[in-house]
Amino acid sequence: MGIFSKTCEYGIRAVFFIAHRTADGARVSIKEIAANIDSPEPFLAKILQDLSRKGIIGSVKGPNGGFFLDPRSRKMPLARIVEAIDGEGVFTGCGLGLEYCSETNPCPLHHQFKKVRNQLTKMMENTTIGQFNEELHLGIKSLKK
Amino acid sequence: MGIFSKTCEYGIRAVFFIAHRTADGARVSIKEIAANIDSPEPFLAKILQDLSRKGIIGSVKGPNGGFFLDPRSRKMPLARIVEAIDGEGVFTGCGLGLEYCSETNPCPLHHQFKKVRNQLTKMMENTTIGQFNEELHLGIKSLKK
DNA sequence: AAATAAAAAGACAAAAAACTCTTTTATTAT
DNA sequence: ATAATAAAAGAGTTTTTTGTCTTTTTATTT
Repeated sequence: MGIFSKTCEYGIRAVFFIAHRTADGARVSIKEIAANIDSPEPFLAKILQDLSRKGIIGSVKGPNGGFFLDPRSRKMPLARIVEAIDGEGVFTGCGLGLEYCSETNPCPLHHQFKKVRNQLTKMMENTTIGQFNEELHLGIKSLKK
Repeated sequence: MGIFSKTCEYGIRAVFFIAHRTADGARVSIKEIAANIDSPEPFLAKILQDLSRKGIIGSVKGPNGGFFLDPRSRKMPLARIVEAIDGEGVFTGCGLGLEYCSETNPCPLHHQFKKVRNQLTKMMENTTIGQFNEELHLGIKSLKK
């Protein structure tokens, strides 16, 4: 497994795809999202339900319904998705899984690990959800396996 | 969950403790290791068996037996433990879990993510197993929760 | 050689993550 | 109003991770 959970990987890819696909104000169905990011459809549905409940993505039921992103969400950093799905542990937790570990009471690896963690945080805070629309639109990058 | 699996966290903590505790050539039993790193003893046994099979730590059965680290292993980078337990995916895998993603065919997040991954790799390659002996010996740092 | 101490191995058990299926609810178009 | 469409919700199942227990093997000490 990578740094993020599988659920989170699907979530990020889905949100990237929704951002790309609904830039013109359209909505996109789970079916289409799932097909375009290579994810199991019913499982993805759960993830998107959750992100919708948490206000990160929008959803409308019925014909012509589907998922979408409002302009505010497009400017949202990637970190918000990760926090919503995996929790903030990736950005704050100890590398050795120690509860006591903190700046004032660090574990042996704390200072080394902190640097990496902080860089990850900075990267995820500075990358926005809508940032890759053009590359995706031009077909340069893909979200499929 | 953090960047590494629980298994891996236990593994790193255990190896740090073995390094610290057997610096004088002694051996240390699972019981003692488990007590000092707050880990379930039988589960830790499995992890150490694996690390022993892979030649990262040494083990001797019978009275006065136990686990130990030879001088070569003390100079080994932390990355070897992580690779042995979690695989090298943490150091090489795509942030979005995409198989195709590589330097020549990057995913949208590839270049941003690569920097973080490379810093993690560098950190884990430059940190050695035996590096924290003194701090641990002085009781400044702990491996318990 | 016998007793003992400690790891190795194997077979289980529980919990969490990943994934599926079915039913319900809301919206829109006709 | 009704039919069609698409998400929401709920109730599973499977797989992986995490953790336990028992027996076997090996080395050491006496």
